[in-house]
Amino acid sequence: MDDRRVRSPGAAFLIAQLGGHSARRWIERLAKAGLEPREVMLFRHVAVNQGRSQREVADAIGLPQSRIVALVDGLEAKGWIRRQPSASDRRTNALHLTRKGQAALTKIMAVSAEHEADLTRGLEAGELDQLIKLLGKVAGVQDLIEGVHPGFGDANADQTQQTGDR
Amino acid sequence: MDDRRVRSPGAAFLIAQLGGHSARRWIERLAKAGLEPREVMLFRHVAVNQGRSQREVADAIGLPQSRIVALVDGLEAKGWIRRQPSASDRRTNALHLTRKGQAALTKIMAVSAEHEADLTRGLEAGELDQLIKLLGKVAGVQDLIEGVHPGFGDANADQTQQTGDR
DNA sequence: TATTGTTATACTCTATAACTATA
DNA sequence: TATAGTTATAGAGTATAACAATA
Repeated sequence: MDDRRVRSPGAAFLIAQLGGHSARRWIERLAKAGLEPREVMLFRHVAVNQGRSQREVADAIGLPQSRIVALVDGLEAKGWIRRQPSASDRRTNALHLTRKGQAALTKIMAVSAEHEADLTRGLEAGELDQLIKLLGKVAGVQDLIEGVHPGFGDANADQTQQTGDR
Repeated sequence: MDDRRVRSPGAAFLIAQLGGHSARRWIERLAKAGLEPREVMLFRHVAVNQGRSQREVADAIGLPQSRIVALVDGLEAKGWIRRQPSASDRRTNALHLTRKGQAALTKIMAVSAEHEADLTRGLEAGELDQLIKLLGKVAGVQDLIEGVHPGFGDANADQTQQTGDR
């Protein structure tokens, strides 16, 4: 069996491998800081889009409404966001960041910055710029930059490695 | 709230985003060809490391032995691999590729090649080389090239997006 | 006594479908 | 009648622990 063809990495594999690694490390860092990835995902969305209803948030991040409930419960229990009952439509809750939430956001950004620095520590400044430029180019062609959210509702789309190992 | 810091992409996010995208697209392509990612993962490992026991394979790809069983059952039912009972130790099965498996492997490689071409279609040849070089450099620092297998036993380590959306 | 392959159990996560209150 | 939020249910996927055969 001619190993070479089976093992050859290629950009697609490298990206998938590194992407999985990046996501995993980021989650580890969050965990150390007592943060859960899904909460963080929703929390950041609320932070950037304050005042949206749970329904709107659910649609935006591609999660069923039913899952939002527990997530919001948790974030509210932590005191990071609050459900603001709407006066005009008493069925809806507008989600807002609290003061405590601002602090949490700062912490999350710090964690992300650490993560970024760690992941790119092997590159010089110029190389990093190059890399970001090239990745951006790929992302652009893949219609990824604009819509941004990968979807990822499918937890089983795990970062399956595509190479011959070892 | 100063959006900019919250939204800023950064290499780590870009990589995670593209990595998720790459993995997802690859899985889609496999599905079209009637292939299941987990099967393919195990199958490719067997192809490159023929004759290993189920236990060895399980350890290598970081899955519990119990999960290997059903996977091997499926691949054997397809006629791609076979359980070769060991003469020296009658507890173990050595896993081998069949002739039919060779053909399947060819098909899988074709799918992967298509995927590679599609993902990198936005780049010129020189840029692609550059990208691979830079990614390789990052991967090297992250101790990823050598051990290769990302682990990924945790299906919940989904490629959680790390950005402010939209 | 330890180990390989296997099966069974118990648990987590998830989407889907009811349900209520408002509109 | 339709929609927002919520709760309940039922299914898939998983690891862990038991099990039988062999070492």
